[in-house]
Amino acid sequence: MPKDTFLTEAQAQVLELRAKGMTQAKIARKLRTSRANVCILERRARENIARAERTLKLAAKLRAPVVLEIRQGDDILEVPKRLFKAADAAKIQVKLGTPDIITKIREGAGDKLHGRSATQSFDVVLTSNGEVLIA
Amino acid sequence: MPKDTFLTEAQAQVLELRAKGMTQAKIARKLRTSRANVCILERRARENIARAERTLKLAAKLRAPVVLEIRQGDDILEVPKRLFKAADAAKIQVKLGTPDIITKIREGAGDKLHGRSATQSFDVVLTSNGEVLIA
DNA sequence: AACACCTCAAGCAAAGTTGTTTAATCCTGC
DNA sequence: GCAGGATTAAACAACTTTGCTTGAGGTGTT
Repeated sequence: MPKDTFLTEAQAQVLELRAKGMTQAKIARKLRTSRANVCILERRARENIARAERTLKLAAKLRAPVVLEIRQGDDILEVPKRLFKAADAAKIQVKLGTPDIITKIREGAGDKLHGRSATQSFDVVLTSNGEVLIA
Repeated sequence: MPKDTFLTEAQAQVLELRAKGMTQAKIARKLRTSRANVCILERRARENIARAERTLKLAAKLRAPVVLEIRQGDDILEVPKRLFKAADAAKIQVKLGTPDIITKIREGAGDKLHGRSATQSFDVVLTSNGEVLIA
């Protein structure tokens, strides 16, 4: 029987108690285990959540009819134009306007930008319902 | 080295080719494996995506300051009132109005409702930024 | 009936993940 | 400078997941 999430009981418990402000040492006593173990349980829980997020992004990208590859050196102010053109060809209405697209890129790939140009390549994904994701 | 998503290379490839309308048999030839195997790769890929979705919902719930338990027999039209009250006590502004909350419940737990009453219990989650999730 | 497409179940070796330990190391605030 | 909290790295047995096979069981379309 496969479990239904990627968090184990122990991992979920640690996260929950942590969210309530409890210290790792206190949780360790409550769950009758060591501080170090609680620390690792928490870390693995957060890793699994991050991984789940990346999984859903990847899934959206794989399903997506339009994936724009932004390469190192590209000017992100040019991206909306490219996106609208590609969306048009695929007959999809983009749900965002030019400024919102730029904002979304800054939020999702800020670490891969230097001013208006890309320092590492990344993808701009258009889903079939017109949403824009950065992956 | 842990992988960065819950989809393996093979699973992602199958999903991608599938999204392009390719048949399982064709993919099998392309990846030099059997039709049945492609079928299983696809199924496991979709299972992992569903599981990732459930994982993020659980994570949101664990972090959430307010979790309302809706029990079998409860009237969903009463939920918004309860939610606003609990949100108030936790000093959180709910981002949705009464009708949108009802809609959200219908979308997320339609299978657990019969008319306006719950046939199975489920949770209404309020995140710290005022968003409402059904889990 | 034949065909194309997909699904299922059981099984298996290889690879990956889990909870746990021990002992050392890092911050941060006082 | 020390106490409290959190992190780290290496190791390990137990468990889960992976890709793959074989063979049988479904639809639906011609």
